[in-house]
Amino acid sequence: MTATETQRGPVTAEPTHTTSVAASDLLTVPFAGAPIFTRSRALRPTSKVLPEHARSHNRALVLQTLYTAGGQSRADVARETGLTRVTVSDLVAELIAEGLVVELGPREGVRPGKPATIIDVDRAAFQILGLDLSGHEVFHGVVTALDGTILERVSLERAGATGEQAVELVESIVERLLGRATAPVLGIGVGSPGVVDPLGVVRSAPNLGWFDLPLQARLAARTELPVHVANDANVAVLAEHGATPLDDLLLIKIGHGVGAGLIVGGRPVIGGGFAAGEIGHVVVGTDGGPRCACGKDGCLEAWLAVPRLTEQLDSLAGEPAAVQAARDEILREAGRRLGIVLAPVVGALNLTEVVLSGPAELLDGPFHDATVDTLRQRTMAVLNRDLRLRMSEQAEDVVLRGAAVMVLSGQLGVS
Amino acid sequence: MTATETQRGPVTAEPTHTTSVAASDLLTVPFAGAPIFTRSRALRPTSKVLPEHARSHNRALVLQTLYTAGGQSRADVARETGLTRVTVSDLVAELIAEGLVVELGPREGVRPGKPATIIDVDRAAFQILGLDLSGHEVFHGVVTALDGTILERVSLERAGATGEQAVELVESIVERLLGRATAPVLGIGVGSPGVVDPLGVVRSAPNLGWFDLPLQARLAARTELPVHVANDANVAVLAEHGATPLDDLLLIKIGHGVGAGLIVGGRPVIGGGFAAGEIGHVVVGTDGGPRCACGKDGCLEAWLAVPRLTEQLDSLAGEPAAVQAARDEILREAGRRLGIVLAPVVGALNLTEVVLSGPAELLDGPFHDATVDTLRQRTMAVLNRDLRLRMSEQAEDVVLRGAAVMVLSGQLGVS
DNA sequence: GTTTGTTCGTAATGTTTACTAACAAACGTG
DNA sequence: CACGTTTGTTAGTAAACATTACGAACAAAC
Repeated sequence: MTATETQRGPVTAEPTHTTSVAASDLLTVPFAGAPIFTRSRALRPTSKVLPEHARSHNRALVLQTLYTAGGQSRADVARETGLTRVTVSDLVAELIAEGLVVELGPREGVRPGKPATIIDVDRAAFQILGLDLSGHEVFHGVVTALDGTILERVSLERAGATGEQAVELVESIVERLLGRATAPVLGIGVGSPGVVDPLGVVRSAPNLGWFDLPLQARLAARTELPVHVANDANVAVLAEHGATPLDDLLLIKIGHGVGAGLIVGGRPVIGGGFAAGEIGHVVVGTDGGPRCACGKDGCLEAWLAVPRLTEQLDSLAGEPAAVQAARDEILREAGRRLGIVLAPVVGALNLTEVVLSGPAELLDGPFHDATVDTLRQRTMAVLNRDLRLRMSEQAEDVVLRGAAVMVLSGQLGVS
Repeated sequence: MTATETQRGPVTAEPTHTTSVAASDLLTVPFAGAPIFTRSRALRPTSKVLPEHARSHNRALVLQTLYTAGGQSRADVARETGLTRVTVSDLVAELIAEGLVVELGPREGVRPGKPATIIDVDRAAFQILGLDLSGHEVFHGVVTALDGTILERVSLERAGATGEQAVELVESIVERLLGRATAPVLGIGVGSPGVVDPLGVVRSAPNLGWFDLPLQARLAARTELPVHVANDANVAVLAEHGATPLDDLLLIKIGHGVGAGLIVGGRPVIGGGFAAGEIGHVVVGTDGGPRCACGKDGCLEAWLAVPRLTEQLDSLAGEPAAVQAARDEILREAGRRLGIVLAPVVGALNLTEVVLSGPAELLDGPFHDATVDTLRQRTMAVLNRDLRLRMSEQAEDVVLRGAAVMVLSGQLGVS
């Protein structure tokens, strides 16, 4: 872990905040003259907070404000964040010194008062590497700008590589991407299949023959850059969260396998065994189903993984209209199955937004509609009136973009 | 909202922290000489943090430390929290001034050095009111000490009261509890059926005829005390979380209806429509099932609400051994149904601990075993090796104790 | 009995942080 | 041109925690 050697000061968890709704749920009582401390419904503080942590938080807040609505003045930022102009100026000076923020000159247009100096995140100051290892045939990598714009692409055929060979493939992609980067690299984000723990150790990715592989540490040692590794679906949901910053979001990623990424209360869900989202081998319904590679009957993956769907569709023949009808029914049935599995999750978490990621030609028609219908039929109507199920807007690049978001969030506290 | 008028200073959300595992997932990079801010995987800072917020947090940390492992010296607390002895002394002085902490004299036993002064949370300094409105026949209320010990009980027959009448019943319980309290009351916690928003407005509780009822505000206005209202199952899970402080916890509350309370990543799940845990009307399986009051077939509640189970069991007659066998099969079938619904939730969240709350005579035998078996059969074996399903240890008092925890957590940041 | 080393709690001081107050600069308006 | 407005900065203040230092109290060893 070379990268960790370079850390400054004690490494402590950073504070986060609850939503504004929860925040308003606060009462203070001057009981018996004793002002009693009040806080939101967050449980058990677990570590101390120093002034410098507070500053870090406020710094990230300023950066976030500029990131989401760039091209503002310091005074604008002050109004939006609630910090004073003085404090904002101070934080911005620090950000400018680090090259993350730039002054863009005076504001256009005519207004009374001293003209404002527009500042913005320098989206060209740093670049990010994003890797997607979830492809069965190909590993993808990109160089992005700070705003997630994809600048360069590198894809390498996996050619069945597993174990150490697959790691070397990853390292090779990283090397090539680094070669193509035209600005300092902020960090490397990797979306890997399988179970990945918070330290970036791939606990288990059978397809790649990886078990307890310290991928994060290896890449960090080799590049001396910050590296973040997480499960591909968990990474993908970050990309969608970046687009629609809701508090709760479920992304279903359908490809060679089926996985999910989940954000609850504005925070990614990891899972007790770091395997949150691994729903591919949950059994669907009570009427059997296709035999799965894992040995069980009726696993979600056995129902609707892409190979299974295409196989079914390819076997169709005959009258075009009849083929079309059969095709629709196959997809509808798969969509229903997804709805059956999701219903308890949507109900238990009271989710409002579910995103589908995968081949649009398979998912964006009868499949999608059947999933929605099934979800509505199987959950409480009143509660899920405003449930939305939509296709991912990022198409093939969800994981890549999510990997960039992961780095952005991890390094700068911004997304 | 009389209570809110008395609040001191700006009310802002308090910082919380991620787990120690996630905290270690931090890297800092002195890239190009620029120390880049680093934080955990929490997204989007939403509000500023002032020094006083940091102090509040640390104050709660000290209190929490004393609460969970009381009878320590200031130096002990300093070591455990990472704060210095000086800071701890300062915070403790504040807590002592407010009556929350007391000195208990010098430590027993022989050790070198100056003998420590033992301090502890004064568990008798304040009391808490807890209310459970989830009973179909009876509303329960208790007075508890700060540690959750139940000191007094008040129960009133509901006698079918709904709407305003039911509210008056609640107010009556509160009045009586206040009369029996023998110490200043820290606050009032209420577990209500139905959908409750974070401001304590009961959005919808059909059984009680409550719709958009601002219960929290009404009780706060009447008592001038801090009041916290939440869904009964969501409250109940707090009680269990108090007992086993895991990061993820699911509680299934089976009574007249079926509901769930969920803690993910150490924080209670609210849900986009404030209806998290409302799984009673999720359809189970794909083979129909009993007709539910809501009109659907095979709702979870139709399968395993207590009235439905007892009705089935009561109808049994004949040979004792045969009755016993039939009884076991009925319970097993119900348990299986619960397992079917929970499997996707357990899988998606990678839960390690699920708690059953309800009549032990129904749930603690074949029902429990069938649920576990079904869960294991329907989820990925490897991932859920260490899944535990256990009965609640709090029996009838889960909601009441949880209500107390809610107040404790909301007012003092402790649980 | 004395010395030594340890531990506890407190004082005093310094650093960091963000706030308030005040102000100069730059601009439109009457 | 005087005046009000807005911006960004400077100066000073208050809060919070760390560091350093110290007296008090005790155990253990001599």
